Amino acid sequence: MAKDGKKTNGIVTLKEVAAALGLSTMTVSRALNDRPNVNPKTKKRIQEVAAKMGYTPNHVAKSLVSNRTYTIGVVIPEIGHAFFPEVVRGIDEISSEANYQIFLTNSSEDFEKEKRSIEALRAKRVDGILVSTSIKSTDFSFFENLRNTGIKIVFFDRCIHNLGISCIGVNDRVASRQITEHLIKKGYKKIAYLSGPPEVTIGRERLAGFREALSSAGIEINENRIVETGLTEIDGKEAMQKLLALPEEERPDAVATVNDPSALGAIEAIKEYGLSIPDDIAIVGFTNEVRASIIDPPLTTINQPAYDVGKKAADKLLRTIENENEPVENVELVANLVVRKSCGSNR
Amino acid sequence: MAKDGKKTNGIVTLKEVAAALGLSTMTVSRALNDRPNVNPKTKKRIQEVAAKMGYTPNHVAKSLVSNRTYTIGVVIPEIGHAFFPEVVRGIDEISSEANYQIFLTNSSEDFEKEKRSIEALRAKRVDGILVSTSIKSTDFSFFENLRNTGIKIVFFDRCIHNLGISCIGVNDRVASRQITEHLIKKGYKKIAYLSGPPEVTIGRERLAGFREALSSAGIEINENRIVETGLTEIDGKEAMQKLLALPEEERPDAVATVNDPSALGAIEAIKEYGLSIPDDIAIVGFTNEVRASIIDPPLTTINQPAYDVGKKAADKLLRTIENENEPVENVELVANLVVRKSCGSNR
DNA sequence: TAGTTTAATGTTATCGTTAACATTGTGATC
DNA sequence: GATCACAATGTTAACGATAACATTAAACTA
Repeated sequence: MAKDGKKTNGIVTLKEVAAALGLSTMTVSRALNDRPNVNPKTKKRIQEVAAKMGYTPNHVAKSLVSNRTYTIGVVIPEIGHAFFPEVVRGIDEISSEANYQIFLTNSSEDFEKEKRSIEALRAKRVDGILVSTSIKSTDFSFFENLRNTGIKIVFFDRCIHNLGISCIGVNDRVASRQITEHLIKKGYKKIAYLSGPPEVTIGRERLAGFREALSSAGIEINENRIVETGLTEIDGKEAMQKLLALPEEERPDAVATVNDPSALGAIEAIKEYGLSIPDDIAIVGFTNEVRASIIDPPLTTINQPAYDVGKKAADKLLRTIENENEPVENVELVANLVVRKSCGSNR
Repeated sequence: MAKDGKKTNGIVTLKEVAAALGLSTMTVSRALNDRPNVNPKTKKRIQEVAAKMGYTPNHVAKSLVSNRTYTIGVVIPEIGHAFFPEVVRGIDEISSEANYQIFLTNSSEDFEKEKRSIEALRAKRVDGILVSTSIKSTDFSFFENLRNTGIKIVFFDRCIHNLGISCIGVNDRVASRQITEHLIKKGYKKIAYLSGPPEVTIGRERLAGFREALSSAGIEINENRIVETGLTEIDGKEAMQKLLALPEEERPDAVATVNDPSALGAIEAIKEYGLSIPDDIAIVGFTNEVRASIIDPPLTTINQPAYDVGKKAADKLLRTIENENEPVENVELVANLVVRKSCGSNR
């Protein structure tokens, strides 16, 4: 218990510091926040006593007054996907520099959980939210309503367009086209595609890039060789097994994929089937996650600048928060081709 | 602007809902929080109007009253290390179920940043903090003082003991001994060790386990073969290069390492040097991160249940928060040996 | 010296919500 | 019908801090 009669739950308040000094809370507040009009000697005395008493400012109370929490919410579809921790590292880099804290929530690709998280973040009055949508986030009106509440939002990697919300992504379509063209240049003709879910931008854009590459090379698109699947290794493996089950003449000589995990799953399927990569089937990914350079054979892929996406997204959100008329923007960072062995040498 | 003269910053308050209904804020508060003594009809009316007006409870104000934020801080040394995202996934799993939000902060192995983050978390009045210390966290008194402030803390993975703070880790020493004994059983005699920094528990414990295994097998420990290094791939690679530079007869025939990243770095060094694994030099890791099963040759390692560590740590912290006399505990989850090819077959 | 400025400090109201106590009204009990 | 019990609602103060205005005292000006 406290030595005097006052309430104490262990946490020292401004009022207690003021009482100990025989000053008003206002003077103490001014001194500890480096405001003008405090006698330097008084200020020093206040700082010393506050430190001695172990005073920590109560940001909850500050937030109530200022209507600002210096907190941003980050909604991620799956922290287990190697891409996202790097994004988070970028976000943390920028936001911690600006003295913001980040609330991290993992939706596990579950739209309901995503919505609940966002509600909770709103209740906690975050100054803004960074969102990468789950593959189940099909109800655009939710985000439209959210935007209408006035809360600051920035999408990253997986965006919903035309909602008046900024998006920080990569040039998915162009990069996907580029890596497919790389396969075409190598001489592959029967190119298959493991497509991601059409519900997310990255699924649609990358598939579109793939189609563009084939079309403009005058290669007829065999729809049987386009398999729609998820974003995980297991999804990729299963999809590849379907392709391997095609009749001999339909079977692809090369496979492009929506991301590295599905490529890794596909590689497993091909190996298990007893075919060799790239000699029997070439394969390319999209992400350049940690395993890409290590797998046998090393995976040709698109390097997605995850860390930069995080930094840019956080930067954009902070600007949007602090600047009344920050424009809505659609930023595409450059994802570039990384050629390794899985796509084979020239035929 | 609002239709009436009242202030409006876009966010609807209890008071505004009450005014719209001609009721007191207290009744509205009771209705929206499912408290007793509200006429069911009134309650329904209130809920409808609140929903129509887009009311969201202000948790900041609630926190000020209740002295609880339903928020926990998570301090991680490096989110880029594949182990930690899995831990975070476990933490999120438990805390989101209990309706807590998590503040994620990444110290980047920088003790100063770690301290600043913790101060910020305290200011934001988190209900508790989960900490995995940075390798530079040598000033124990900081955590001692922190504990004395009464804030609830739980360490995970990298702990500081004897401070009266719970720790959720794995049986580092025993597991390290076990994997070393596995090498001994295979017939290796000149076993080297890439040791982590002695500043962190995992560094000390795993080294101790290594020494125990050699001692109790009657193998003399050659201190030249124990290289103290960091926890990253680059560290592991550099350390391995030192070992490879030893005179022929001192050079190890097997290497145990503090973690998978350093083992992966070491593998790179060995390959670059032109030796083969495991024939010339066997190697084992510790973590079982995503790359361990994929590297060539697949890495024999210790499987650390990262997800479970996260779940257990979050669970322990929530108990500590919600239960006045929750005991201080030192939990060691079981990390088990995963045998793959990098340690060779029996000699 | 009186009047004016300004630095230093204090007082009051407020942020949005809830706890604690106060009031009103309605139906049950005798 | 008076009394009581209790359900339904209201009022006031508080959480910890700050903005805005108020006061005091010292310092300067004419």
